[in-house]
Amino acid sequence: MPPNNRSNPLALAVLSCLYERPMHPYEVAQTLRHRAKHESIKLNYGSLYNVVEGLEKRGFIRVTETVREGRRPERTIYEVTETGSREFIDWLSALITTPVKEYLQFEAALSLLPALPPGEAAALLRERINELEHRLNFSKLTMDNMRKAGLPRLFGVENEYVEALMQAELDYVRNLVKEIEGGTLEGLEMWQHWFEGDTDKRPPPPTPEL
Amino acid sequence: MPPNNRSNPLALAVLSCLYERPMHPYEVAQTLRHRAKHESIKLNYGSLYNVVEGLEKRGFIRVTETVREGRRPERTIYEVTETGSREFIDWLSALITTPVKEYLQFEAALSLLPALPPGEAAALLRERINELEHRLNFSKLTMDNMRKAGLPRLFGVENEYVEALMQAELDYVRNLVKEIEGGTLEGLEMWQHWFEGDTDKRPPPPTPEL
DNA sequence: TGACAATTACTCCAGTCCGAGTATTCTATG
DNA sequence: CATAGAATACTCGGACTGGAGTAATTGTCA
Repeated sequence: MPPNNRSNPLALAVLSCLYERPMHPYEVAQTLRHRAKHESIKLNYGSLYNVVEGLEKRGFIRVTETVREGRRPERTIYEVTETGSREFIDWLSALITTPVKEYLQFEAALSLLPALPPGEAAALLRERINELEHRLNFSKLTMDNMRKAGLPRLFGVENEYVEALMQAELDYVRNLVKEIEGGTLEGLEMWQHWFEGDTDKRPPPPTPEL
Repeated sequence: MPPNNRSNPLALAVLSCLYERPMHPYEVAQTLRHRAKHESIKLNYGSLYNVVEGLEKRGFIRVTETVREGRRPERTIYEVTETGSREFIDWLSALITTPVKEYLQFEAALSLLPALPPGEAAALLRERINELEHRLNFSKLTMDNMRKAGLPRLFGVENEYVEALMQAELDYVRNLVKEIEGGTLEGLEMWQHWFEGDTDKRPPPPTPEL
């Protein structure tokens, strides 16, 4: 099994660069950095060279030439193949049409929330609200600057998307805090009782299902 | 460096189970499954046993006993330690207060969207809208059933959260399609021109920045 | 001009993750 | 009652990730 079966989006990003013109891996990295793609796609050197190797093994890219300038380390230049181009378009299309389940850390945390006493939980959630507000503001300022620098919105859609998600999270958390503190969250009483007698600070065993 | 420095949320889930009572790893897995936590926290056996080993090495859990029933494979039962309990609460609290940057596949895809011709992109996004609508509906039905089965909302907050994100994504994508098809997306003309002359289907080099 | 930092272009490898595989026991069905 | 399938309880190896390390070159500022 050649490595890299559409698991790491970095491979997609590499294809996207080579789809424009042949490059050596380090130049791919620079390009992605300059275009701020590394904020949407995790990029580090170990993975990069690994992914490139994988793409080569699967026939999606091939070596054009290896050159040496002065006594700099050798640079291996790659180009995309015919099948590589098709893979790029197919993969990108698939990512757009079909949502994939992502395991978010906050989702995990929420699923374990009842392990904390309700008051504590509300306090922590308030902190998150603060953080989210700051980050959203910062993100919006950054976007404004990009626009002012002449970059059309088209090239910022991924940021707009992330902002939309942040806003939704903010709304949800704000409401959750209100429901905990206002006592309107279904199951709250049970939750509170669990931490009343300090018999043993064990969290409630949420009833199984299915 | 002992493995597992708060990178894998599965370790948090393991702690949460042992925080209730001692168990063997397989029972941890069963418990998480029955409580549907595996929908919020990626769970597979390789990782599970790895993570347990890591937690033991770091002193967060310890072996209570190993028993053998009949000729079944041996079961190693673990319990959480004092420092383990503290780690659990600290880690969970940190996840709640501080958002972490997640690299979403769709975010990656959006950042490469200009590689596709605008009409194509809009069509693919429409497909996603359809998928999202179906999944949202399904999720809502599932939640309804859980509620009807007597599970209070408190134990479904992680699903409510995910639904909120899906709804936000749906709204964003709907609007994006409208802007592409209505011609109001800034940068659209450049995008269209790029694919007009079928000179060479190369995507536009998005202007670098910073 | 000399020295210190940043950049270029990788390599290396210790973790980590993942999923197929294994071997036994319970369970349901004709 | 026999047998297929699910459940129990893991093991193992290969793939993948991430980040420190390397070694030369170019910029930079006193």
